[in-house]
Amino acid sequence: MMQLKEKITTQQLLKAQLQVDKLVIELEQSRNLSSTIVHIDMDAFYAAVEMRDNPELKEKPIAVGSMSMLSTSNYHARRFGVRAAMPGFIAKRLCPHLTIVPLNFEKYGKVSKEVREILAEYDPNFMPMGLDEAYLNITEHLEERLNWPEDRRKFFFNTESTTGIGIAPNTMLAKMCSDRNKPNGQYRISPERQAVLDFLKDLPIRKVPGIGKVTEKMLKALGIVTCSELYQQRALLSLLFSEISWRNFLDISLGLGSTHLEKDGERKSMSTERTFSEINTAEDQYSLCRELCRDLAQELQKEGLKGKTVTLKLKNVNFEVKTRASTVLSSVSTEEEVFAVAKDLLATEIDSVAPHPLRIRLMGVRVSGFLTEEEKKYQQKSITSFLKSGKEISFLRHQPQKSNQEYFTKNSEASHRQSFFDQKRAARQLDSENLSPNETRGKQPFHDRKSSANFVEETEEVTDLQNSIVCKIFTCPVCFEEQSSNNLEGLNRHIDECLNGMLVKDTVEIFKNDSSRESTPNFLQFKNEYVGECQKNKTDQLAGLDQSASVSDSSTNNSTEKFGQIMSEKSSRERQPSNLSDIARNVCIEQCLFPRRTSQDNEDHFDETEHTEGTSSSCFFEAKEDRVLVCPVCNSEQKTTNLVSFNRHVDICLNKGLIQELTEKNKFLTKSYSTENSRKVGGLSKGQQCTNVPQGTKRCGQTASQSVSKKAKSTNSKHTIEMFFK
DNA sequence: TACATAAAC
DNA sequence: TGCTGTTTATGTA
Repeated sequence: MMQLKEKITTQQLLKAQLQVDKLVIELEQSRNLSSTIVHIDMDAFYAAVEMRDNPELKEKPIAVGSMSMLSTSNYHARRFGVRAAMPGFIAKRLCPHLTIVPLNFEKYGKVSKEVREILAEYDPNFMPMGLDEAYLNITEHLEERLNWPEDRRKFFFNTESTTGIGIAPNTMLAKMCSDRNKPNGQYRISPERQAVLDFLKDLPIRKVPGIGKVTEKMLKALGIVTCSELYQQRALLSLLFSEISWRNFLDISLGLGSTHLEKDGERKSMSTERTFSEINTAEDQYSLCRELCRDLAQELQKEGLKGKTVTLKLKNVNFEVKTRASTVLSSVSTEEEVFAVAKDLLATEIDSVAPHPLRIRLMGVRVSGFLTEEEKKYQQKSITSFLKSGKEISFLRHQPQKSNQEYFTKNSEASHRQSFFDQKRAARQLDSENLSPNETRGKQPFHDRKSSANFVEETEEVTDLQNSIVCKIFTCPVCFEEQSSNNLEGLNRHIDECLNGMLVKDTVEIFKNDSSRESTPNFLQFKNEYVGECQKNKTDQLAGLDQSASVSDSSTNNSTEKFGQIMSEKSSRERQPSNLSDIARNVCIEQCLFPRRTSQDNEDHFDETEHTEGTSSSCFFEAKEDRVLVCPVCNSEQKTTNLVSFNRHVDICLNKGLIQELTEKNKFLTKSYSTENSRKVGGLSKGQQCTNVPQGTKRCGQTASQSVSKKAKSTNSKHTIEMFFK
């Protein structure tokens, strides 16, 4: 970052200054001082509760936690330097008389609840932040209170209480206020611009929520320690940091923050992790992994959640943290399902250090990518009505003869390292060959089946660590053969293959000159993508076009309506889907009709730098011969050597039609970046230190500067900004 | 654009 | 030198 800073010219800086200052005018105009936000922070909460219950501790230095980690300490202990997030054994060295009280979350929860009941009287929609903090919006309460009789309005508070109360026009300021007169005090910033700026003037940036030690250090290197310095360096920051980061810095230095309390959204992930003394045998690691999966599965099921991504977290004995994630097609929630994914990730990690042991001190499992309500419905429907579930059989798994490591290593090579395509090819090859004796033996616990090759992968699952597993028999909705499988993943794979087979028959008709069903790589690729798209889009479609909804602008409803309109017009104008490939083609068309980002969007954002071609990077397959494909949109014949160019043609065709329709109804697909979330942002990753404004940021930057300039044109842009922090 | 990973908070 | 959860940046396909 320092190197980058050296290269910045005076001219660049001046230009940045102008742009940022235009934005400052806008931000000033939208400053909202009409809300009264309170932040309540209970001082040394756990320690306070422990002292309440055991008054003997009141005069002693105490901390709550364990020898390995302290959660908090009382003010006596703090004089010795004993702090939260400090290992207990170090605290003991600092303060040998320290009393360490073990954590009792149940108790703190109860006390917290008592407090929350009181807070709710002032703001029923208050936002608790953990057990010991809360934000309240008391704007309405204050209005009502004006009508209360004198005796009710007066309140005498107990000076013994230890609570920091911050009162300010927004959440960021309120939080910083509650820190001001700690312990046991309150501080208020009156709702005037000058009061806000006075408060910030000499405030160290480290006091700002979201600015931690890393950001503090980075800014210090630029000579920025206080909020006024943060403001002074705004132009430089806009050149060195990402859009989100510098916008956040600007909000901070102007004292802008959220003026309403947002409700917590849907949960996005759930995880569990454990720290222990070194574990270095694969066997212990796998059983630990299973244990974590069991705990997590229990919690997932409590909340009725199923997720598609499983993440394994490992911390080695050198405290280096690694995460490894895998996303599966069917969502997981049970111990078996989560473990099936997690164990593969673990196997890969054990492999990667072999022949040395993997030496870890922490392991964690996380599930994310939860299904939306719509997806849940669809899933449920497809399972109950689509698949005819047969009898359930339970059987004992045989114990692996070899070490777990060897087994899982083998397993990982078989299924994890191969791409989806490779796995399919391998399965096909196996189909035409005889099974090796080894594999046949592995299949013993299953039924004797004719089409046994489909179960190679499931067979490997059988040699699992634990003993029993439930195996279900399903009837495949495509080939109507009974399929036994211990997880839906395996069954889905079978259905995929079956569908592919069907689709080949169907799709062949698209290829006029293609009479054979040869498995050239590009043909198979096309096939796989086709089916993948088909399945993916089916879900999207049923989810009420959730993805376009996530664009979150007011036109979303329009676009859904429009979608229905276009589709009904299309289907009546063209033809009813009559077979699998028709359905697949239609959903592909739907996808093309609603691209995540249209070329129009790009044009909306002016940019001084050159636009690169919007097409994705090329990935050509070697074609054996030219093919003539019929475009499903314009019906013209397209001569092509590869499917990429054909797809491009279809894309262009579809976009043409779409854009025509869109321009009439006007820009309902135009997406504008919301900057609302940027206020919450604090984290800056390592890569940012030497970034010259990354691509992702550029797009935001364009939008932001554009909106500034548009507005600035209509307002008085000659207005100078020399009004802050003099 | 989606995903995986790492890092910050 | 803990645990849980969210967000951002970035590289890659």
